[in-house]
This record gives sequence, C-alpha cells and structure tokens, in this order.
Amino acid sequence: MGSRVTIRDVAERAGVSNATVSNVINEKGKVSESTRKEVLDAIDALNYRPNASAQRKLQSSGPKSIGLVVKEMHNPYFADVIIAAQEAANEKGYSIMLSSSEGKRDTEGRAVDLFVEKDVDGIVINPLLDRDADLTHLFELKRRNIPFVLLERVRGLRSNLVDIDNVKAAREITTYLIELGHKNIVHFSGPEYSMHAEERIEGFRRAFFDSKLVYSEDYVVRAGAHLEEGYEKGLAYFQDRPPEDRPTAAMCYNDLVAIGLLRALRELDIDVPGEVSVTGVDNIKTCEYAPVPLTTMGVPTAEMGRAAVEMVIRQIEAGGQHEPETVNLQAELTVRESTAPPREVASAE
Amino acid sequence: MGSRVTIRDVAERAGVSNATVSNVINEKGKVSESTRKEVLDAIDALNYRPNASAQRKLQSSGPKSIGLVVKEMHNPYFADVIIAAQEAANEKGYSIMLSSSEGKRDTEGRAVDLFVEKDVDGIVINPLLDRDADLTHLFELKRRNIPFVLLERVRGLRSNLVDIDNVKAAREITTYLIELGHKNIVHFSGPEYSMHAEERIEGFRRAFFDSKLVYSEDYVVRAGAHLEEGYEKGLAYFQDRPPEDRPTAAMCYNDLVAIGLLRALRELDIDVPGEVSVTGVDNIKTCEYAPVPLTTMGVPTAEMGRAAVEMVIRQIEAGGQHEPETVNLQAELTVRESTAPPREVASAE
DNA sequence: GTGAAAGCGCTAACAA
DNA sequence: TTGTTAGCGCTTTCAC
Repeated sequence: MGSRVTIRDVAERAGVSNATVSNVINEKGKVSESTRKEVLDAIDALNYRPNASAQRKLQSSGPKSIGLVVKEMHNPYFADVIIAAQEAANEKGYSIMLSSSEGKRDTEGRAVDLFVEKDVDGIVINPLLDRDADLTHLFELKRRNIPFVLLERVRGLRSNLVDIDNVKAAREITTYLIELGHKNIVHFSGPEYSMHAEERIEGFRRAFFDSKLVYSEDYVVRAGAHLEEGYEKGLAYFQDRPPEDRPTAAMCYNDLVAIGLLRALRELDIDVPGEVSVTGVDNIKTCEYAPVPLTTMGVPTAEMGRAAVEMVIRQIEAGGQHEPETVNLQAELTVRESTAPPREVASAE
Repeated sequence: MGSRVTIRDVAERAGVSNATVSNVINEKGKVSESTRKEVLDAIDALNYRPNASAQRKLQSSGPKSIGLVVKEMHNPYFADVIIAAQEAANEKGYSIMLSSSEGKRDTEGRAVDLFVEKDVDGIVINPLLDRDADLTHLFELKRRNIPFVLLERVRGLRSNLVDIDNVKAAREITTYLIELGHKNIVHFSGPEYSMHAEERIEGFRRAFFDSKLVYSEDYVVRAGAHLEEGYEKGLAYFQDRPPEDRPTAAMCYNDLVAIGLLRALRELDIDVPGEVSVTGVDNIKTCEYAPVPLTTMGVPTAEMGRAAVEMVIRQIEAGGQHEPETVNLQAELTVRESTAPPREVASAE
C-alpha cells in the first residue's frame, strides 16, 4: 500500500528522529550531508510519501479551492462555463477542480462526496434533475455548511442559483419563428433529467399561446442534449413524413441537437432553411462552423461561470451567513442562415 | 473566515466536551436530545464546518483518487479521453478530479500542485511542451513519489507514457493524399507548445521523402489546435493565393483546425473536395457533422484514457517500484467525403 | 450520557 | 546538527 509508510518508519530505518526526516523532506538545511543521505535512502527504500493532509492542511488551511461539477464533457457549453469559472477563481486566489456527471446521478453524488472529502471550500454544480428527488448529497452540503451554488434550478431546494431564463429564451426564439410565418413547428426537446429541458418546452408552448396558432403536445419530440440524439431523432422524425405533413421549422433544445438535426436533414436531402428552418440554444462556437450557420439563442456562458464562482466565493468568505442569492441571466437571439420564412410565405411575397 | 471555527469552539459554546460534539455530528447515538439540540444550535450559530482532512484522512486514507490534467476543454478529443478515464477509474474504485491548463503552463503547474496538495494517489497529465524546459512540477512529482503518467512525450523526462505514434499517423494520411494524386499539399500545423504538433510535422515531411515529390518548409503553416485558428489561418492562406498557385489538399493538425478550414473555404467559395481536399486528425464525433464529412486519422481516445488510468493505478498499487512503462497506440485512417483526387487527375482518368 | 485522554502524520519550537 | 515535545482538528476508547 502506497501511503502506509509514515515519517516514523523512515526515521526508524534511517536511525534518526522523525523531526530530522521532516527537515530533510522540507530542505530546512540544518541536516548533515551524511544523515541526509541516509534519510533519503530510507525514503527511497520504503517508497515513502508524505501525507499531504497532515503536512499542511491540518495547520494552515492549504490552497483555496472550489469544486465544479458539470453534466457532460461533450458540450462546448460547459467548456465555456468551465474556462470562465477557472478565470474568475484564479483572480480571487482560488483553484478549480472539475468533475462531470455525464448524466449519471450516482456519478454526480460521488463527485460531490469526493470534493467534500478533499475539503474544497465551496462547490458549483450543474445538477441533474431528479425524478426520485434524491437530493441527499445536496442536503448533505447544507448540513455540513459547505457553500454551494447551482447552475440549474432544483425543485424543492432553496439554494444559491445562477441560471438563465429558459422559458423566456425558448419563448422568444419560437416567437421569432412564428413571426417569420411558420405555423407548423416541431420542438426537439432536451433530456428528461434536465430542468432546462422542461422550461424550454414551457417557453415553446407559451409562444404558441401568445400567437393565434393552436398548440399540440405532438409538436414536442423528446430528443436529448447531444449531437447523436439530434441526428437520430431528427432522422426518424423526418424520414417517414410526407413533405406536405412536414413542419417548416424545428426549434431544438440546444445547438448540439440542432447540428445533429442538420446532418439528418442533409442526408434526407431536405434543404435548410429552404424547406425547414432550424434553431438551437446556447450559441456555442460550433454554430458558425456547422453545415448551415445556425440561428440560436445565445446563452452568456462565460458570465454564468464567472457569476457562479463569484457567488460561492462570496458565500465562503461570508462564513455562510449569507441568504441564498439568485442571479438570472438572459439569453439573446442571434440570427444566422439556418432560418428563413417558410416557402409559401416567401413565394407569396 | 469559514474554517476557523473548530469543534472545540462549538463544544465550549454548547457547554459540552468536544467528544460530545463529535458524537452529535456523526450521529453516534449516545447523546441526549437536549444536549444534541444545544450542540446543533451552537454549530448553527458558529457556522461550524468540520475539517474533512482531520476528520478522515489522517486516520484512514479517504477515497482513492486520480488527478487528470488536460490541455484544453474545447477539444472533444479530451472529452473522450476524460470519459474513458473516468470509467476505467471507477471500475477500480478510484475517482477522477479534472483540471485544464488551457495552454498555459503556469495553470498546469498550479493544477498539479493542487492535486498534490489534495493528496491524490496519482496523476495523469497531458503536458504542455516547454521551450524553457520548466519541468519543475513534474520532477516534484518524482521527488514526492507520486505516480504519474503522461499523455504526450516530454523531452528530457523519462516517465510513464501513453501516447500515439504521431509521426506514423501524419505520414500515413499525407501518403494517402499523395497517392490520391495530390502534389501540392499544405500542412496546417499544431500549436508550438505541443510535442504532437512537432511529430505530425515530421510525419508530413517523411511522407514527402517517401514519395518522389520535393519537400519545402513553405508547405507547413503554423495554425494551432482550435476551430478559430483553422478558420483564420485558412482564410489568410487561401484568400490571396491565385487558384493556379493553390494547394489541392490541406492536411490539418487536428479535426478542429480542419473544420475551421472548411468554414474558411466555404466563405471563399472553394469547393471541398472538388478544389481542395481537407483532412484532420483525431476523428472526433463532430467530423460527421461538419459541412463536409471529414476524412481523418482516428486516434483511439477512449483507449488512451483507459490505458493511462490503468497505468497509474498499476503504479500506485505497486508502491512505485515499477519501471516506467510506455504504451503506444496507433491511429487509423477513416475516409469520408472531404478528400478526392485533384481535379487534373480526376478529369484525366 | 458525558468527558478526559490518546493518537492519526506531520511541522515547529525549543533543548540538548 | 539532532532529538524531544507539543499541537494542528478530529475520532475513539474508556472511565465516570
């Protein structure tokens, strides 16, 4: 076992006291070359490794750190958040440690536990929505008085939150499509484990109610959060639907799903935006590099990361006496080439 | 200050001993309701937070963990590595903590220091190449007997390594282009801080030497590792070059650069693969979702992540007595639609 | 039920 | 130059 060997084992083997070994390790001078060598040999022979916790953390409190748990590594959205969070943390003298739940709730729980175990000063977490309401690890944080902020609302938990107004964002981009003249719009919605997904469905629906169009639950097709899901669900959806029965616009949960859909439409030889307009949410950089530059609701990811980190730090340094804070960020429409008026309207004009 | 409050402060305020407080915290029963309540109140009032290090790590050694440091969050390549690493680690009962250097050497150093401080059992790191040979933090790991494995070779440091044969990979895909009939090929190379970039340039050159074509240093254009760099350098390169002077193929450092280039070519109205063939390296998922499905050298990212983690764990559990190991993975050509014979050849046939 | 005391691995005075 | 001792914050016997 690696860490079983203690400083005293080394001392004994070298025939000196533990203090001397400590001095050698920390190069505190004051050690003769000969004993130094003996100690070094003993360390080598025993493969000794100082226990970092005992070494520093017990006395002073080590480097300030924040744990950050995201939902998936494959979404550039999180890369943006992470980079901004790291920057903000560094500015304040904190370091960030990351972990990704990859959509698995137990992984999320273990990540949080690990951070607690490693004694981070605070945690930022983009939680998975939980049907079973298993918020144990979050309540555990509360119990332990460890400051944390959420990047997505969780039902039944009052806590610090940095989030965007998803209902509004989805409503706005759907309205944009409706005003373009689209009447038959499909929404490829997000994963079930996400509050954001629910909120965007809600926004989609509200846009319909705002207009004169009738809304049907059939307009919502569950997709997910990844490229593949946009592709597969998109392919399945458009494949066996005769052109006249086809929606003229697809509002996707996020950019990845939209880009996946773009691939499906390309393979089906359906023109974007000629036959179908496509929109995403997030405005990840890839939008400009997609087969058709993507119209999307831009989420201020960098601000989110920064705001979240600044919020935890505030909580940490206030000693937890703070009331829960909430920051709500707004998404912003960016029009690119993947949207246009539907053909009928376009040609009628 | 958050963590200044100790168990003794709580004990004092509650008028009990620290042992009782400990019992309350750990729900060890054996505490009367009334004192329990008093203690809880004191904890609340003082906003007490047990020090996790003292709590567990000093005695038993806490959960097994591995630190993973990657170069950039924005490359799906690393997402693949990370996910595989996490899986492999979990299987063996270890947890992964992540950090990204984002191309900055001091960030890398701080990440490693943090992991050391947090007492991880081992570290996997994709190091930045260093012109100034500042390997202090890596030597520090050696000195401290902390097992680590590298995901990219570093000159002047003998250590555990999981890497791919970049020279071979670059040579192979360049040869593929040459055999397609291309004579005028440009290489958009990787960032300066990367050994992989150097090796791929070398492979590119060797392919020329293998053939009858003459090689010129002008064929290599420094780009980078990101979408934007492929786009910007590609735009600059092709923009003011008359068609007859234009290369008929572009071999890019990685897929991101290639996809960036695709965007530039689209904006310049240069057809891919009609006028210019484009290749990448890595085979990230995005390749299939690019404006033109991308021909690329597929790197076994998942195997890399897994192999690296299994290697550190082996080292950890062997107590560091292991000799440095090396695993060399091979890349594999995947042909898609972004490559074709050059026009002259194509029409001559 | 509760408290006193020892000890986890290490560093930091202080003595020798 | 080296060893002795106390103490970091906590858990854990073991008496009371």
